[in-house]
Amino acid sequence: MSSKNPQRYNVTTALPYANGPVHIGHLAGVYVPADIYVRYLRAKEKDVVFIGGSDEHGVPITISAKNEGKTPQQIVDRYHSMIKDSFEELGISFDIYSRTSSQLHHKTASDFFKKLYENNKLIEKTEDQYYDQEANQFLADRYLLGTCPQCGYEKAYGDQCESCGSSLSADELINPVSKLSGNKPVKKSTKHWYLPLDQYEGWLRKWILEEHKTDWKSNVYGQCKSWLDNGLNPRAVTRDLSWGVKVPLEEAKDKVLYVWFDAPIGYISATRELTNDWEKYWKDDDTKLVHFIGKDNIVFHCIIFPSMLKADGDYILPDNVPANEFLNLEGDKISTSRNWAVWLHEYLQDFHGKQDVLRYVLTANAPETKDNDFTWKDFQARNNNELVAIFGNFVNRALVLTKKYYEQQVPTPDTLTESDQEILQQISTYPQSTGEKIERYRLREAQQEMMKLARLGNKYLADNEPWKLIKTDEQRVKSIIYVALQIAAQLAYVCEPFLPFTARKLKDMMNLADRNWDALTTQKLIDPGHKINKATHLFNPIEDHEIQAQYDKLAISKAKNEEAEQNLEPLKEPVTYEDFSKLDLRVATILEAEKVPKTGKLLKITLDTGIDKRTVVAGIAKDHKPEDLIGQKVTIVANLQPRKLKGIESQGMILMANNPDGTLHFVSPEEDSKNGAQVN
RNA sequence: GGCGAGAUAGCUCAGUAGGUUAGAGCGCAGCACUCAUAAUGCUGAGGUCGAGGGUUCGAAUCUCUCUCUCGCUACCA
Repeated sequence: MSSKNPQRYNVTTALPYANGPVHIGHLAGVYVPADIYVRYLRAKEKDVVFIGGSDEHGVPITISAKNEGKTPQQIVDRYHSMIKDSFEELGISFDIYSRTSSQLHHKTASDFFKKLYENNKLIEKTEDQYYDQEANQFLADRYLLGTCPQCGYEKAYGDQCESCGSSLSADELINPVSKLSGNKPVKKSTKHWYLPLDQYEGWLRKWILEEHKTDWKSNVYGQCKSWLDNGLNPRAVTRDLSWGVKVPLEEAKDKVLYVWFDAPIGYISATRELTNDWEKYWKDDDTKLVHFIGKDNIVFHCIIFPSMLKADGDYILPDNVPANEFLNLEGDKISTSRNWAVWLHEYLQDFHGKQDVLRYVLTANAPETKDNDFTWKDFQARNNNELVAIFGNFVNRALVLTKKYYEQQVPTPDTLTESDQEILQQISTYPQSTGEKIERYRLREAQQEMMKLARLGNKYLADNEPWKLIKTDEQRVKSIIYVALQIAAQLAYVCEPFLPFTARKLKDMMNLADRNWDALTTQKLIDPGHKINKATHLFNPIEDHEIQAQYDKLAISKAKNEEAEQNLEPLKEPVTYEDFSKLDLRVATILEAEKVPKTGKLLKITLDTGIDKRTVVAGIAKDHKPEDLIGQKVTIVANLQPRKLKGIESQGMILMANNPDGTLHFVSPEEDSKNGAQVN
C-alpha cells in the first residue's frame, strides 16, 4: 500500500544500544542513508519527522554496570550523550534524538502495554519457575541443571536432556541447581504476558508476502518469508528484571517489559516528545512510515512491531523497511568487543571537518545489496580521486575563472550555442533523476548521479576551453562561464542530501539562497550580475601518513586482541586434588574419523586408547577435516559417562583448546607418548 | 543440517516481460590540455557473467545440482 504522494513522512532509525559508541557499520547501514532520505524530503518541503534515540534497557547494560561498579543509568547516560553528540556533529539531522529511559517513554510504553492488556490482546501464563535466592532472580530453563528423569544424566538442562535427547520441562528435573550460584533454587510462581504472534500469521502473510512482494528489498522479503514459513510462536513481552519499563499492573510490580517490546515503542515516545501533533505521524493513513535498520533487525520491524501496532489497532504500518546488510572493516567483521571498528567519535577527532568525506565514502560503498568492505585505502582514494579531483576541482575551476575574468560576478551570456542550451537542459534534469533514485532507496546510485553533474562540468570546461578563447573571443567566454556557474549552482543544491556541509559552504561561496528541490528544474539558478564570494577549496587531499595512522591504530587493536586471548576466561573455583583425580585422562590416537550426517560440526571418531578401541563424537568438524585426523595423537577424558549424540554413543571426550576466536586445537601429547598413558 | 541473501572486469558495484559486439566508477596504459589542489578531457587494454547439467532457435537473466561467503536456526562447545 505504497501511497505515491503521501501528505507526510515519518522516518525512524534503529535505536542504537547505549552500551557502546556508534561505529561506521551503524552509519553506513542506517543513519547516513536515512539522513540522505530525510534531507531530500525536506528539500522538497515535505512534512517529515526524523526520529532517533538510544535503546537503554536490556540485560547487557545491567551486566556492564555490574562489571564497572556503576548503575545502569550511569552507563546509559555516558553512551547516550556520546552517541547523540557524535551524530549531531556528523550532520545526522534528527528532529529528535531521544532515549528509552525517559519518563515519557516509560509512560508511552506502559500505556501501550496496558491497552493491549485491557483489550485482551495478550495471553497470560502463570508458571512456577525456579528462583535463585542468592542471585535474586528467576532462572530461565537454560540456567538450570539437574538430573534427567529419563536416563539419570546429572547435568540435564531445564529444557532438554543432552544425554538422552528427551525434551524436559524445568519441573521434571531431579535435584535442580542454579547455574548462576550453584545453589538449590526455590519454586516461585510467576506470571507473564505473551503476544500471540501465531494469531497474526495469516494477516502478516497477506500484508508482506502479497502486498509488499515487489516494493520491499529481496533480503527483507526473504527473511520475512523464512520466519513466516517456520511458523510464529507467542512471545513473552514481560520479564522478571528490575532494569526497564515497569509493567503497569498491580500484580506485576517487580516485572519489566521485555526490551524488544519497549524499544520500538521508543519511536512513538520520541515523536510524542517532539510534537503534540504526534498522532498524525502515527495514526493517519496519509503518513508514510519508513524504518531504516540493519539486517539484524528485520524480524522486529517487519513482523513483531507491526503485529504490536496491529494489535493496538490505531496505528499505521510501515510502508517500507529498507534494511541494509553489514559493513566489514578491512576484510574482518566489525566487532565492538574486539575493538575492530572505526568509532564515529574518534573519526570526528582524527579527521576534523571531514564529515562529508565519511558520509560520501559510506554512501558510495553502502551495503545495500550485500555485505561490503570499508578500507582506509579506498577511503583515501575516494576522497582524493573523486571529491577533490572531480567535485572540488570543478567548482574551483569555475569560480577561479569567474574571479579572473569577471571580478567575481556572474557574466551576462552572449548568444547561447545549441550545445550550451543542451547542457542547461541536461542539468535541469538532475534533481529529478537523483530524487527518483533516493525515493527507491538506491542511495549509492543517487550519489553517483550527483557526481555525474560534476563530471559534466569538467567536461564542459575541457570541451570549450575558455582559457584559450579569452584571447580571441571574449563574448563567447561570457557564455561559457555563465553555463559553468549554472552547473556549479545545481551541484550546490543537488549535493545537499549527501554532503550537507559542502553544500552549505558552496552555497555561501556562491551566495545562493536555499531553494525548493522541485524548483531546481529551472535553467537559470544564478543570475547574471550576481556577485559571488572568494573561492576556497571544498576538499583537501588526504595524505598517506593520515591513512597510515589509522592502520597503526587497527594494528594496535589487533595486537591487544591477541594479548587479551591469554586471560579471557576468569579462573574457575579451586578444586581439591580428589576432585581432579576423579578424572581419568589418557593418551590416544585417532584411527578413523568421519562426518556425522545431518550435522554441522560433529565427527564420529574411532580411537585407540591402548586399553580398547572406542568411539567418541566430537564437535570439531568446523576446524578439522576427517581425513587429516588419522594418526593424530590426542588427550581424552576416558572415564566420562557415555552419552548418545545423534544416535551414536560417545565414549569419552577429546580435549580441545578453545581459542577466543572460536577455533579448536588439539591438546596433543608428544609423539613418543604411548596410547593409554595416564595424564596427570 | 534447515532457511534466507549473495557470488558479474584488478577493486567497488549496475544489469529480469531471456535476444545483436555484457555496463559504470576507481585503478592501469597511451594521447590531448594547462583555467584548476599534477587536478581535467579523450582513447584503450581487461570479463569462460562461481562450477556443472537442463529448458530454449537463443541464458548473466528461467530450472536443477554443487562449491564458497554472510546472516538466522538446529546440533555442538
